[in-house]
Amino acid sequence: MQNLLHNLNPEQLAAVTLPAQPALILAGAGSGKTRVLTTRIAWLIQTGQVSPAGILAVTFTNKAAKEMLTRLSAMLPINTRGMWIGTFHGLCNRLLRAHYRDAALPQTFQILDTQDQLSAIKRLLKSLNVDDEKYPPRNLMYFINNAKEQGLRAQYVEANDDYNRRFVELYAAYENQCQREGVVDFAELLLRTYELLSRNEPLRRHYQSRFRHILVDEFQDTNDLQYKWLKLMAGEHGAVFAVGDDDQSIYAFRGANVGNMAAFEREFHVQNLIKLEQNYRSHGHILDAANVLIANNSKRLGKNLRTDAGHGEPVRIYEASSDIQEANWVIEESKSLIAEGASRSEIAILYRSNAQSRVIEHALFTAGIPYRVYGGQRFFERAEIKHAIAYLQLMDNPHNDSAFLRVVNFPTRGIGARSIEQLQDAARQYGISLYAAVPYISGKAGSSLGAFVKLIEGARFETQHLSLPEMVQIVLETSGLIAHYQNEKEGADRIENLEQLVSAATLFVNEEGFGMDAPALAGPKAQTSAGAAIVSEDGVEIIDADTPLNEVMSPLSAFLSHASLEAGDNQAQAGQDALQLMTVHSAKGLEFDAVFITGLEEGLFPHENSEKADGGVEEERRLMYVAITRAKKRLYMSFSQTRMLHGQTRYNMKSRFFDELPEESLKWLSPKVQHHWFGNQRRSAWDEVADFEANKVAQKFTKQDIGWRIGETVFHQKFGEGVIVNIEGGGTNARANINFGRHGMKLLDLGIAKLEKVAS
DNA sequence: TGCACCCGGTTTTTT
DNA sequence: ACCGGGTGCA
Repeated sequence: MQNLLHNLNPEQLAAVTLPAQPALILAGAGSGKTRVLTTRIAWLIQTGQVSPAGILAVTFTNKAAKEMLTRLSAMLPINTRGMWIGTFHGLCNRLLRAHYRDAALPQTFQILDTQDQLSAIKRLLKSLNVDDEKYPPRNLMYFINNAKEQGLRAQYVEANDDYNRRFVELYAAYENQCQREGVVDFAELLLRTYELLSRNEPLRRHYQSRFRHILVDEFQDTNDLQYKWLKLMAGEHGAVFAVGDDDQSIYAFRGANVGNMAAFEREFHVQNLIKLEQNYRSHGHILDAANVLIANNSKRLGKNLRTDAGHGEPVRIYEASSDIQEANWVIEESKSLIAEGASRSEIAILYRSNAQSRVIEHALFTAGIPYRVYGGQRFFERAEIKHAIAYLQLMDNPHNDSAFLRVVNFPTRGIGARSIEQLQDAARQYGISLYAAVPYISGKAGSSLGAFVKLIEGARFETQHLSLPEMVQIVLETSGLIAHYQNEKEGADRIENLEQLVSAATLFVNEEGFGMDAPALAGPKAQTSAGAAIVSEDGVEIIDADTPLNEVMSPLSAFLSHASLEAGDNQAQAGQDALQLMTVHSAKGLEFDAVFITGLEEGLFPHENSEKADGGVEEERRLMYVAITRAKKRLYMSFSQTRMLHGQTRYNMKSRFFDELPEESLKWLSPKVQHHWFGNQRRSAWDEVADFEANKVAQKFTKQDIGWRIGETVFHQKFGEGVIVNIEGGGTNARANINFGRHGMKLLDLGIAKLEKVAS
């Protein structure tokens, strides 16, 4: 135990060894948050305060859960498999599998990812003849997910007008459809579990008394339902150990409620609030920049990071004339960093929105520098993988109409829209699934549909004794997917991905302890197995928390859950020593020796849409705080005078965040310019754009008339070289904004100033 | 059945 | 500027 606790600083030690009571840990960026969480778990177990089965640890991402497990198994000589460490959704899935009957779900219920949910909604609207212009599927999806995240079923959603009443009706219809098909969406996993535990007292008591210690990571990211879920799980006596950082709350747009931190403190009567403010990541100037910036936010729980690392280098700031030039500068700087011995993977290029990566990628490609872009399509989201998964889903649960429709005619087998319509009519008439409706279809359509059903059933029969990887391999062949992509020009990559699905299945059965030989379709033993079940004092049969996954699910069901809940990596150039490109959001939780934050312009960062949202700019500032605190040793920030966006050139002002940084920690690589100042009046970027638009015609004229154009490099006797940023007026009144670099921005009368052309 | 064209949208993202 | 989805034609 001495080992476990030594090397912790006083605050960390205090947090790790808190008594079994609700606790809130405000963990700043780079303060050893994960270390505290895992050490707390290890300490609780090692001191005999709780058995591994008494621990419930919740994270948001699979990556975080995996990280926790890895660190724990390094600390403790125990098997971590029985521990309940996972994402909200993963844990809910596990609970619902064990208690599917009480939750009123089929044993083989399947999980819809966002894509699946949207297509299920589109299908619903079509079947109800709803105008999808008036009720856009996407909006309905937001509406439904939003309601579920408030814990509301359709009958409890308040609607004050006809339009919203229709949404509520459609929400109810969607629920019916899902129930009929035996599928649940992500929000449903949470809500269904919440309802199960609220309704079923013996079950609730069982888990409440089992999980004496509940630990929550990234608590600031919880939504309202997740918070209620935690409250229910904790009951009266559960010791909830919540770790979070209100300054890093950047997911309000997807329902996260940072107010849950204050609510937790109040409602759980938190006596133990500990701030982790010692930062082990960044040098002083970087940390100062972060602290001073975030102090501009009003609603904070209050926290200031400190470091022993010394000031280090100042934050370098660069003003580019264009997005292209900005990208080239980033690459030049990266090159010299690499030349000085930096590893490419320790350099990150961050941006606010994905669209900004293109210019940077282009420049990197041209320069021949390897790079990796985060956030592309994930493995299980690829179309060919979704197709293969749909076949497997039908073998597991033939009533999943989404899966049916996805592959009934893929690869094509002569089942067109006409046949499908006929089938859908029959299914609606009898209130059954498409699969079950096939026997009611006669004629040519009936026989081709019948052949499809035979294909699925044949595959089931053929693979009933086979392991999961063997089953996947056979399905790839009998479905005709492999043959289909073999005939396709660009099909080689897709076939490779399909082969990888077999590897993924192999990896899965090994990691989840199913055993390589376990038949994929073998029914779970749970709920009949005397060994696994326990009986509570109320006589209710309860599957124990230690019940292994392979006793509550077949390998196939488990694998399908896995495919929905863990979309997999985007494998692009993984493992290579490459520059790291990503949005600021994706950078959360990561750290790099050197970080570039690019595109720091008004309208982009802070994003223009954030102005409209309540507290939007504060969230942007937190986002900037996250970006800054990713850097260990060196931090660059850049902005550009012009940028291509949506096919149009925009002239943005530099970000207001520059005004919120401590000057003494900054080093301006290009001189600070009086950007967009007219006399004493500071004009917004949008005024500039308006002027620009209004003067477009005049500019065209001036271009021919006086021979100057925007973007052109000119030479001036006194100011030296400069770049024309804007031209206004025409003829003899024409004036130009010219950026003379270290002499600043000047507004010159083109008729008076003596400018010379400079070849560029 | 598949390709060509048009239209609309375009901040951030995990499960 | 670019992508994805939907429609219409060969």
